[in-house]
Amino acid sequence: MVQKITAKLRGRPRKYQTEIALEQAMDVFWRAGFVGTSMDDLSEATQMNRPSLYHAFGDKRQIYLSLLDLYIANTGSAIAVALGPGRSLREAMTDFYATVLKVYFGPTGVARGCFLIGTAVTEAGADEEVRTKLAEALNGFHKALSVRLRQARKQGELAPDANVGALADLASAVLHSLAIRSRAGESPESLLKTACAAVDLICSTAPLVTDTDTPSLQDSVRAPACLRNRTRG
Amino acid sequence: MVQKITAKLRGRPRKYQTEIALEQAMDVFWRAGFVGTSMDDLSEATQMNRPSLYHAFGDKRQIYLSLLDLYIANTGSAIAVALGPGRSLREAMTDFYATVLKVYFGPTGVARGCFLIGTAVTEAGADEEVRTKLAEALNGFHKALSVRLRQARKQGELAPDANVGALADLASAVLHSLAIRSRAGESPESLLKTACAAVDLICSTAPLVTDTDTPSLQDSVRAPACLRNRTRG
DNA sequence: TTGTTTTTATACATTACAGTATAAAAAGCA
DNA sequence: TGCTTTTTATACTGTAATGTATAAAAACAA
Repeated sequence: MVQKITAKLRGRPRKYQTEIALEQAMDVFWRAGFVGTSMDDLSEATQMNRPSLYHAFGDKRQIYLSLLDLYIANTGSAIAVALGPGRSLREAMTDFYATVLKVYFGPTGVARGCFLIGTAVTEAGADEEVRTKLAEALNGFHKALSVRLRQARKQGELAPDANVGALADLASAVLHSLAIRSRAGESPESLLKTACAAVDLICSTAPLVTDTDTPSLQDSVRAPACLRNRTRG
Repeated sequence: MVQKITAKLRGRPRKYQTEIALEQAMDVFWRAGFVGTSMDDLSEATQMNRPSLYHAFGDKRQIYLSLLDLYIANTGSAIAVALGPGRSLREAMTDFYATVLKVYFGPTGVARGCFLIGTAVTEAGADEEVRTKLAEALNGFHKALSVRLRQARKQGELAPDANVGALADLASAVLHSLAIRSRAGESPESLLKTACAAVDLICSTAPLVTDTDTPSLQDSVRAPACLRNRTRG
């Protein structure tokens, strides 16, 4: 599929590298959104002139849709790794949120949020294809969480009667919240705190008490400890 | 503050009504976002010509910022009513989510999401004032939830050691999730289901077991019943 | 009636943007 | 050295958008 780098091509050599150019284009869209980005902006960011851009990647909408696909695929892969086998549910979920937070704050630490939620949610109001892509992507992430949670239940990390659907809804909601709040300028520390609390809650749907504490009757049929303050009487 | 309607003003009478025009302008921004809306679009929607628009409300950004304020104020009021006194925490929280869902699907039932999250989240990447407004509004909603939850704890609807901060984070996260998912095209029924599960979870942080069930030891220090399936063994 | 005030309506100038045509450059190939 | 291929670079056209200038209209007041 991928063009062989060593293969000498006929015409004038390209000045740009496809992957780098796409990354630079994504940065622009990420910051300003789809409508807020002009072909001139993309041209400046990629150091490609407009005709080259059109020739290489198509018009603005085509470029944006390609980048959406790319982002969804990359994020999906990263999520799959985080939720992958060989670790406990708690480790997996913690890594899951840490991974997306790393994306939301980028390599330079600038709060930019989620590319999908930060740009496609607005565009979804006017562009049906974007709305469909957005819905499918959100559904995909939700599904990944759902699968992992169901697996955890099957493997005994969650109670046999754990409501995987509700847990996945919750995990997704926290994801969405992190995307929005990071773009609104909140600190990564504050967001990590929310994420950790969510992980605690989800993992508190445990099958059995494993520690030496003998829980009092008062604790029964109550919310998990993570939703309570640490300072006990 | 409000101009007296009966007071006869000097010049040529206006063809538009301020409130209606602003509402029509908001509809356009709501659908297409800030950058995706032109003054001509606003002109067409409000039936005002461009010079009248500039004269009455200022330029596009001023109009948008005014509408953001208006939306935040209106939503804040509606939320305050839902979370107001004279009802249980469960009723309040249920009404809270029902109220925002009513806004997200509008009077016509068209999925449009949250005006703030649907338009300002994207704009926040390029406009610092929008980002600040967004952050303040999100914080305001979070605060309203936080206050209500703290009050519930004080009045014995929640356990004395309930972690109000974590509960409010969770409630906010679900709010954000509803905003995004509704704009992505999900059905109100599906979203209401998520909201109800969240209400169940939050209200499960109850102070004591009140029903006649004697919870088994196995249920202790576990997640609340709402995160479990109804079909028990 | 005549003037004042405020809004509406039309028209204009300027800029920004999209998309493409055309020429030049840089490589391989015969 | 030409010829072909592919990309770069410049220039051009048409459209859309912004913001404002100017004139006309519709009310009240003296």
